[in-house]
Amino acid sequence: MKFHQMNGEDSVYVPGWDCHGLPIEWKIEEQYKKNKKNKNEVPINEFRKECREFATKWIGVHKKQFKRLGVIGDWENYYSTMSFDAEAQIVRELGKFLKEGSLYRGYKPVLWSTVEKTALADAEVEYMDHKSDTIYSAFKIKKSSNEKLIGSEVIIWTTTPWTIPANKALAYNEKLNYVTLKIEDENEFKDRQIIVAEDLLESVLENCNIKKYKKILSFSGKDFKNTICKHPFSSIGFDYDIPMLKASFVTTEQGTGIVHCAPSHGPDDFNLCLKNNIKAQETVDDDGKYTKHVPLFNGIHIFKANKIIIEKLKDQSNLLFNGELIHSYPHSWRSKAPLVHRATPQWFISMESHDLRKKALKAIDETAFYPNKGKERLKSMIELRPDWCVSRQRVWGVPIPVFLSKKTNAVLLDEEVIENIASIFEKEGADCWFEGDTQRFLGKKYKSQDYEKMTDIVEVWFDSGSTHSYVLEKRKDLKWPASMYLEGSDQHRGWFHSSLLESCGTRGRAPFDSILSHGFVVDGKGLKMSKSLGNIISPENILKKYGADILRIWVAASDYAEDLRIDYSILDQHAESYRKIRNTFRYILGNLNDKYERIDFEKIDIREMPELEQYMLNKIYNLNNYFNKNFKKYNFHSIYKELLNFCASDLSAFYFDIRKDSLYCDNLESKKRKSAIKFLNIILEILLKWFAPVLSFTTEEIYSLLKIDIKGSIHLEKFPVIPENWNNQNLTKKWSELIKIRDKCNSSIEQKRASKEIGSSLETNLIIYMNESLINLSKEIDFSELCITSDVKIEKIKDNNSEEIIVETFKAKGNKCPICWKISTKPCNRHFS
RNA sequence: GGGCCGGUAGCUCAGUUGGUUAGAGCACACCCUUGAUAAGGGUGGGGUCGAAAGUUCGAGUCUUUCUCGGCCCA
Repeated sequence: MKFHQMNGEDSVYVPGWDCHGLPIEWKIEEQYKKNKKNKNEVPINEFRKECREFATKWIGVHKKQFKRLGVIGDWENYYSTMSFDAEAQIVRELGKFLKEGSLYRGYKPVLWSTVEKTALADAEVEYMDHKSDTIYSAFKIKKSSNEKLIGSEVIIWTTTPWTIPANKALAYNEKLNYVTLKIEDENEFKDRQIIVAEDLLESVLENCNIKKYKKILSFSGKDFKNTICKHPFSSIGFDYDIPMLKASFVTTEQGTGIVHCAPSHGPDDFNLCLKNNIKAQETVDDDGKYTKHVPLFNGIHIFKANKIIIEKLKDQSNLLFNGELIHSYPHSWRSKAPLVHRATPQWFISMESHDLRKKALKAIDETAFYPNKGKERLKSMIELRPDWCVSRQRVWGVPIPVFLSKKTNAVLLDEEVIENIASIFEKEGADCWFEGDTQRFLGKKYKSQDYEKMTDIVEVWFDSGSTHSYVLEKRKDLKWPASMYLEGSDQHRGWFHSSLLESCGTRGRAPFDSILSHGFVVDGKGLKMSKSLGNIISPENILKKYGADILRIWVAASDYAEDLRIDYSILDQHAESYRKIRNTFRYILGNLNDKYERIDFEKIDIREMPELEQYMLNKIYNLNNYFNKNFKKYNFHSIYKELLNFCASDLSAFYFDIRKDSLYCDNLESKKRKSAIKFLNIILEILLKWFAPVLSFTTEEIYSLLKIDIKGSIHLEKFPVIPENWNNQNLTKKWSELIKIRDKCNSSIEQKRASKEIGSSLETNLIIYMNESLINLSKEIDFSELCITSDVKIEKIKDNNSEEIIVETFKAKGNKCPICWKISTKPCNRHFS
């Protein structure tokens, strides 16, 4: 923001908060549990009120923290997804999808938490190890176009025995080969013929402890065509056909090569069955108990059902083997409870019906990404994602503003109703949806007794995906689309993603021109921060120990395209760099002695200045180009590094060191000294502006010290415009040679110093032997000034010498001038002549 | 398990289309200075580029495998 603002743009940052959603809801529920309060007995709007208060409290805390970090934004007029106008606008946005017909009511297995009694968003799922019961179960073939198969038993393997009562089909892969075995071990399966995939035979034999068997038949998966099995519980209430269906998702990674399908409990299963006209039913209710659609098990909780199912399979002689397996399994991020797939009525936004996927992919192509790799990341997600499930069975959120006809179960499609709901929300907030008269939402056209009001809320990603509609479009100081959306790289699945889909669905293009994503903060070793590792470092502590500008330097110096490492040793190093920069300013301020003068760069006659100053102005010109080039690419760490180098090498170790002599010892009216002062004025202004976006506090303090308060804040100033006539690449070439000579001199002086013959470089006289071209280059150059010695003589190097430059250092003889400290046998020509 | 990305001196980062002894600043060591002093200057020692294999006359730079780490997904 500050870079753009100083670049002459009107750069506005409106902070905002996502307020709805499960995390807050869960916090309130936790409080209830502590106070032994039952959530179900609390009126819904009382609960929502508490959520709102909780969110409001934290907005205040966050605001304070961000301000302390030096983040400039419109903190008084922030947006929040729970403001009434946002809630109203979200309803309008949903209405657009509803009207278009791409928002539809589907019946699909979704990841469901039986603890929280809700479907979970992708972002709400964590994968953790879980111990599951595993079973190998037999499905006897009763019909088949391949007669050889009839009577054999297909073996399936599953880690969710509780889904067996919901089984409706079996899936096989046409590309696999299968075998029929006759078991000869002395057990229940003796003389029975089982079928498994050939590639998995070994593992099945081993896992199921099958010792003696005879291979009867080997056949292609294609031979399963038109095969019907019996359910393993067919004699106890499950007497229906189980067709075998071909599916490409069947692999030989695990199991038997035949997969048991419960369309209500798996997305693959659901899709396969749907294609074959087998409908999913509600087999498990919100709490995780079997419904009346499941004979024998009605009312039993699925997490308690495995044992019973295994027993029943044994009773029915259809259990080949059972065991346990620890594997990665989805869990709720909040309750950590294992999740299940469960078919429920949900609201979806179709990716295909109105070409949302196509539109979104096109929009991605038209968006600039910093770093560029974000483009592919977002693209591959959009290419593969399923329809967007936007409904949640929770209470803290914006209601899905839909009525269903009680007679026909059809969705009420009327723009007037949507707008009516929205305008009511705008005045009262969305709470009113849950209480009082329903008729007021329907208006006069429809009767409330004819319609059922939906109580689902819209998932929070839709809230945040709609921010562009109630922030960008509603504020006069903003434009639509935004110049940039900036967030962490996880938001390719989150805010970038939902904003893209929402906006493409409603407006046909992305709500942003560019996306900047940054990596995550990790510890000094590159590991993520976690309580268990104890490697967490809080911004509060950093601020206390170092102040905000050090933290800002850390950000600026890190390559945000990757992970950002932080620990106290890294911060210590940046703090050291900061002191270098600060000291650079101190040198300038000290020498200017409170007489800062703003110089009009365009009016400087640079030929009036000594060549050293001309060379430094040329350095500034080059660095300014580098600055602008990298700022446009958002390469902040490159800029910071170059600025730091400039302060350390070009200013401190070079220019400042050399010009100390003139500043301390030359007459106030001397041309050289005046040029130096002029240069210090110039470089002060430029450095302040270059550093302002990063060192926000330090530069602001210096700016106010200068008492030039033209704009009131350094952050309202513009970046310096460097005149073209500062560009002098010949000087760059020439001075790089001169600096080489200076380096040689320093090496030579260092040798005398090491041997304790001299201390300060002013105690030396030098003879520099150089070839003719270097001598020509050095005309007009005073090396005693550049090398800070008392005297320098230039001699021509012998032609047969292989070296270009040879320097001899001698201890200077004579008396030290008490003013300039130069040593000479004659009186000082500046101070005593 | 899959997708994407990354691993260059103690730290933060450069290393253009593969080409001479891999760079910078900071840190570190030693020395100097005491008129930038809770400062300043000089010199110098540190990497074989996560590991291995391969392509090539030649690889930090291309390929493969492995490993470690991050985000996302299953």
